[in-house]
Amino acid sequence: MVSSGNPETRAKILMAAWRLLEAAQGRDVRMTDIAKEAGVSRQALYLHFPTRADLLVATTRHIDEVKDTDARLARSRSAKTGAERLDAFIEAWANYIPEIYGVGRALMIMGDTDAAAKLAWDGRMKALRHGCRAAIDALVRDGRLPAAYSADQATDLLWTLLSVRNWEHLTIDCGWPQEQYLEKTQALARRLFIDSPPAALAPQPP
Amino acid sequence: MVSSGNPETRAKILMAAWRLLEAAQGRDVRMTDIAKEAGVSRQALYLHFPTRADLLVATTRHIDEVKDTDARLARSRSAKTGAERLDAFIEAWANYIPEIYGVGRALMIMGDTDAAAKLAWDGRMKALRHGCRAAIDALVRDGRLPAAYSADQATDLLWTLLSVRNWEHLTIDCGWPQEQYLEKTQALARRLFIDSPPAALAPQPP
DNA sequence: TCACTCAGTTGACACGGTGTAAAGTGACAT
DNA sequence: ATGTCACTTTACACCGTGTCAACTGAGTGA
Repeated sequence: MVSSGNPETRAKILMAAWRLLEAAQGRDVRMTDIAKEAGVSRQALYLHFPTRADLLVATTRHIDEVKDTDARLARSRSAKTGAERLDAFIEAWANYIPEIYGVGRALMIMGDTDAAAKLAWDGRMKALRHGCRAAIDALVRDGRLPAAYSADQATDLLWTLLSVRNWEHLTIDCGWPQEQYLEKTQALARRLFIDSPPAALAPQPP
Repeated sequence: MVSSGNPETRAKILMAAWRLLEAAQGRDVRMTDIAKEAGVSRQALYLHFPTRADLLVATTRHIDEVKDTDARLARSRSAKTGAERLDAFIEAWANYIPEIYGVGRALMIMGDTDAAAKLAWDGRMKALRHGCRAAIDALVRDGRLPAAYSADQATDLLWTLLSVRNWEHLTIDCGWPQEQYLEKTQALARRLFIDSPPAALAPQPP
C-alpha cells in the first residue's frame, strides 16, 4: 500500500507543507508545524507519509503537478538550434528554481544526513542532468561545442553551474535579482559552451 | 576567557576531530565519537569548546595552522599578470579544498540549521571572496576583464564557481579526479574572465 | 600534614525533534 | 449491533547536544 487515508486530508497536508516551506525557505519546518497548519494531528501525517523525507518528496511532486513543470520544461525541447535550446532550457530551469526552493532546500538539507532524502533529491537532480545533456547534445549536433570539452564534461559543468546551491548563493548570498541571475547565467553558458559558427557554409571539397 | 584547561588535551581533541572528520568526510561525527577518539571524556570537550560549532571552527583553524594555508594562498599574490594570478589562485584554492573538506562539510551542514556555524563558515568563505576579488582586480588592471561584467559581478561569479559545493559536486557526485577538476576549472575561468589582450601595444594617440 | 586548586571523570538529566504504539472517538455501512 | 475506517489523544523510545553537580587525583604551598 503506497498511501492510505482520505485523499482530501492528504491534500490538506501537502498544501500546508508547501505553504510553510515556501514561506520559511525550507528552514525550521517541523512535522508539528505542518500538522498544525493543516489543522490535523501530528500523527495523521504519519498515517499518510511514513517519514518526513517522504512527505517532502510528495510535496515536490505535488508542486510539480500543480505548476505543470513537465510541460514548461518540454517547451525548451522545441527549439531549433542548440544555442536556442540552451537558452530556453536555462530560462525554464531558472524560473523553476524559486518555485521549489523552499521544499528543495528542506530536502537538500535532509539529504546531508538522511540517505532516503538524498536519494530522492538526487533523483530530481538527475532529471536536470538529462535536460543539460540534451542541450549539450544539440550543440554537438550543430558542431558548436568547443573542442575543449567532451559532451560528458560539458554536461557535468552545465549541470553544476545550474545547481540550486549556485542559484541560492548568487540570489540570496550575493543579492542578485532573479532577472540578473537568469541573464548572467545564460550569457555565461553561451560563452562557455558555444563556439562561433563553423566557418564554411559550402560543402567541403572532395 | 577564551579557553581553559590543558593545551595538550585541547590539541588531542583537535587532532581527533580532524582525523575523524577527514576520514568520514564530515558525515556522522558526534561529540561522543571525537571524545572517544581523543581518549577523553565527552565532557572534557565542553570544557575546552563551548559548542560543537566552536570545536569545528577551532579544528579548521588548527588545520590551517598546521598546513600553513596563508602562506600557500599568499604565493598566488606574487603573480605578475592578472591571468597568471587567476590561475595561481585557483590552483591554490583547489588544492586546499580537499584538505579541509571533511571539517568544512561538517560546518556547512551545521550552518544550514545553526546560526553560529553559518557565521563561522561564511567568514571563511568571505576570505575566499577576497582572493577572487584580488584576482579580478588584477585582470581589470590589465584591461582584460570582459566588458560584460562589472568587477563585482565577476567576483561573485568566480566566487560561486569556486564554492566547496561545486567541488563536491564535480569530484564526488560526478567522479572527476582532482586533477581534472583543477584543469577544467582553470580553463573555464580563463574563458569566462579573460579577453584576448588589448590590440594596441603602442601608447594611444593624443 | 592539611588545605586549596586545577583538570578531568562520572553519572544524571533537560530539551527538541522524529518516529512508534495503543486506546479512544465519531461517522457511515450492512 | 457490529464492524470498519479515518483520525485523535496520550504516552513513550531514541538520539544528539548541552548542562549540572559531585567526585577523583595530582600538584602546590603554608
